[in-house]
Amino acid sequence: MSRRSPTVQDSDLSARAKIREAALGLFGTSGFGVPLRTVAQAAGVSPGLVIHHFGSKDGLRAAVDESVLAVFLERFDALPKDLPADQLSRAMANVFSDVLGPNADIRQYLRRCLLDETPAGTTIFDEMVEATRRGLELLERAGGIRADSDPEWRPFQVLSIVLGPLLMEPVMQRHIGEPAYAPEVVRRRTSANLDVLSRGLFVSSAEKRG
Amino acid sequence: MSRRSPTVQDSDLSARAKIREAALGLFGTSGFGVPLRTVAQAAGVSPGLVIHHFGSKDGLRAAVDESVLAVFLERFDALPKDLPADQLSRAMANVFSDVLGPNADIRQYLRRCLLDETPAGTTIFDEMVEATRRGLELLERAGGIRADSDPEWRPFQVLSIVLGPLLMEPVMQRHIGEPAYAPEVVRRRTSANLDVLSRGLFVSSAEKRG
DNA sequence: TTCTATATTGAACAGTCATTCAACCACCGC
DNA sequence: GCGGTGGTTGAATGACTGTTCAATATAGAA
Repeated sequence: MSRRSPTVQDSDLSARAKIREAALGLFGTSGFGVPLRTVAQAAGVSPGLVIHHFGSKDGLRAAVDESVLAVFLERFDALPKDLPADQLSRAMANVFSDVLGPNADIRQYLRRCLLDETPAGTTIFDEMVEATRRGLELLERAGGIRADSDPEWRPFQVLSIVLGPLLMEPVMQRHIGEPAYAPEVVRRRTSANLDVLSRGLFVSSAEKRG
Repeated sequence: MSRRSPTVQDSDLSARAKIREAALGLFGTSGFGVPLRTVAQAAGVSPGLVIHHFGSKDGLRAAVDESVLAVFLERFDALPKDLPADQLSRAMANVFSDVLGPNADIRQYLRRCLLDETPAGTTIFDEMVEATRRGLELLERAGGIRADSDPEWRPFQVLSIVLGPLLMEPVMQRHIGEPAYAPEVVRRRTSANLDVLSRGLFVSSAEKRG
């Protein structure tokens, strides 16, 4: 029952991890303003222990940031380097749905990273932009993308459609009857998104006039 | 030099408005955690006056919320009720670009509304969803939308593409050289977005095989 | 066992916060 | 002039915050 595998950090076993996960949830739902005492209570430890393990409240935030970042980098690095273009984009989409889908805390924390602009938060989103751009370039070379599409905005358009539900989850929740990240809801939405990205939404003027 | 026009609220003339606008900017950039003293100083008044005018810090937040909400509702209500479908969707898009484009404070404040879920904030986004849904239905009846598109996700897909740059503005800023909401940048992006919504991004499989 | 290092506690401290309040000022009707 | 009403101030207050620290518990090494 000792340590099992040094997945993320060494000596990240019990209390330290409990504090970090409690902070992930509370920072996500209530923002960085939550009292350290509240985090400590949620983790079942004393306030002093939080400082002992993370040095300061900012240190705790940095640790939470890095743990979230690590989840994504780990998954990105695990992707096979030589996938054909269409499989690569699908594999990357799977990383997001696998990580985000079952983990509401990470979704909410990421949403907050958009505002607070901590180093790890910016890294996560910058990686997303660059990964999307690279994926689209691969796809373009394979002939999978319209030649007259705008390379400047393409990555952001794809990211907007993929990340939109993440950022607007509370809004979406109020308008659809079911949890926005329930597995089969994600499946339906992903399918609809792929459809829009493939064929558009509006009837093109050429089609209309012809 | 007395009151000019009762645009938003009565008796909303000088100090009260200055405090409200200072709070809009500071809450947007630094979050609701900014000290009341800082807001007062930015508005050039004493801390006590803020309480005198708004009752409490939460009262100030509510006032800011309502003022932002009012800007949008005012513009939505001003839209002609009997526009043809394609002009309606364009008119609504113009409301966003007109209000959001020149006003960085409102953009940042809206971004924060997405998280903090204040009443007015949820109203703004709910109105956006419903307005988009109505616009799409009108457009569909006019034959402007692909019949096989998914009515459940359509409004969110459009909103994601339109609002994505708003929510990801800091991310976008780091990847394109220029301000994400400079007028001609908005023009280019809007054009690219319309293109994606009209024709899609990927080469459809039918087109690929045929 | 004893020693040592680490984990853990909770009371105490110093700072900051929103809020209160008594006073002051400016203007307007009389 | 005079009274008063409302805008405005800034010091005082009490609650809450992150952090410190001396004390205690725990566990492994010698």
